[in-house]
Amino acid sequence: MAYQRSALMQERLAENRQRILASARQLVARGGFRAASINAVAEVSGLSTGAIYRYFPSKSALFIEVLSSAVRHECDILLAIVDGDGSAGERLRAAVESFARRALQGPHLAYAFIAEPADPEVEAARILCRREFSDVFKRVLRQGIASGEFPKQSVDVSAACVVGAFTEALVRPTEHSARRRQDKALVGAIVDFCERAVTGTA
Amino acid sequence: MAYQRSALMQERLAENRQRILASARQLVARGGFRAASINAVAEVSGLSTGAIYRYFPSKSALFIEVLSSAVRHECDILLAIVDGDGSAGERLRAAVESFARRALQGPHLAYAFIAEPADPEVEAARILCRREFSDVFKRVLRQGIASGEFPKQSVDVSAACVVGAFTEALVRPTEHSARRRQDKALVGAIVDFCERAVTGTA
DNA sequence: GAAAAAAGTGAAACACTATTCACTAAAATA
DNA sequence: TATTTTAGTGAATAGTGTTTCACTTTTTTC
Repeated sequence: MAYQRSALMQERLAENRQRILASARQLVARGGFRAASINAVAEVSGLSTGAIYRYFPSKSALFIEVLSSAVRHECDILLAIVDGDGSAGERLRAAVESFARRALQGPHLAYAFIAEPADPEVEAARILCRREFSDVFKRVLRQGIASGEFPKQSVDVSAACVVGAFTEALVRPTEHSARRRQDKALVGAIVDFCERAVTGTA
Repeated sequence: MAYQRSALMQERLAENRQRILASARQLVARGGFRAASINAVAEVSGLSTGAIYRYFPSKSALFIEVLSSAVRHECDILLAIVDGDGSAGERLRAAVESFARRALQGPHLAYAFIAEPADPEVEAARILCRREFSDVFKRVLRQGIASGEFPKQSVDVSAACVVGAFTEALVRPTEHSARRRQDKALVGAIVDFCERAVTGTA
C-alpha cells in the first residue's frame, strides 16, 4: 500500500521547492531580509503560506539554504579564478574584481551576507559564509607568500581584511544606488587597495 | 502658576536620562541590539517601561542617541590622534591601532555599528556613524597623499576599506570571544595590513 | 470509480514587543 | 495643608509576522 510519487509529481514538487528558494532569494536581493517575510515568499512563489512549511521546517531553515547556496555559487566562481593561471598577484586581483563586480549587481544580497539577521540560527550560517569567502582568499595569500611574491603576513587576518574591505566599500553605496557610471572606478580602487595591502607595493 | 522644577528634581531627571542611556549601551554591548528591548532597558535602569517614554519618544530615538554619542566619543579620540604629531603613516598606524584596541573591549558594541538593525530609522543613523569614522581616516589619507608619503589612491574608497577591513577582522572573533592572548597579534596584523594598503610598502 | 494518502489552503492561533493609558505617587504652588 | 502639576507604574493594547490546523483539492492505489 506504500504510496509512490509519480515522476511528474516528483518533478513538480522539486520545481516548487526551487521556486520557493528563488522567490526568497529575489526578495532578499531586492529589499533585504526585512522584505522577505514568509507571506511575501508565498505570494511571489504562487503558493500559500502553509505550503511553504511543507518544503521547509521553518523560516530560518529556508533562509539558511538561500544563503548557503548563493555563497557556494560565488565561492565556486572565486575558486576557479584562484586556482587558475597567472601569478598570485594577478589571481588575487582577478578574484577581488570578480567578487566586487558581482556584488554590485545585487547589492542587497551582498548586504545580507554581512547584515545581522534577526534570527540567531541564520546568524550562525552567515558566519560560516564569511569564513568560506575568506578561505578562498587564504589560498592565494599562502601561495603568494610561499613563492615570495607577497611579504610575510597573517593569512587569517589579511583574508578577513580583504573580505571586510570590499564589503564595506561595496555595501555602503547601497543607500544611494543607481550610479552605475562610477562602478568601474569603484571596483578599480578596491582592487588597487587590496593589492597594495597584500603585496606591499604601490 | 507656572510650575518650576527644583534644582534637585532637575538633577534627578537628568540622572535618570543618563541611566537609561547607559543601560541601553550596556545591553547592546553585552548582547547586541537583540538583547536590548525596552523592557530590558527599563529593568536595568530601575524604571518602568512607561517611564522610558517620558525621556525618549521612541525606541529608535533612544538607540540613535546611544549610537551617535558612542561614535562621537570614539571619533574624538581618533581625531586627537589623526591631528597629532608624527608622519601621516605613523598617525594612521596609531589611529587604526587605537580603534582596533578599543573595539576589542566591547565587541558587540562595535558590531552594532555595522549590523543591520531592525529599524530603518536606526539604520540611517548607523550609516552616518560609519561615514564619520571613515571621514576621520580620509583626513590622514589626504595629508599623506599631499605630502607624497602615500601613493595616489581614491581617498573615499581607501577610507571605507580601512574601516571595513578592521571591522571584519575584529567583529568575526565575536563568536569565539575570550581569547585575550591573541589580541595583540590581531591588532598588529590589522595595523600592518592597513599600512601596506595605504602606503604601498612592505 | 471508490478509498486512502498526500499536497495545498488560508484564516486563526501564537509569540513577541513597542507603545499607550488609566491610574498612583511625588513634587511644586498657594 | 489643599490643590495642581508632573513623574512614574505596569497591565492592557496593538502591530507585525511566524507557525499551526481543520479543511479542500489533487494524486495515487486497488
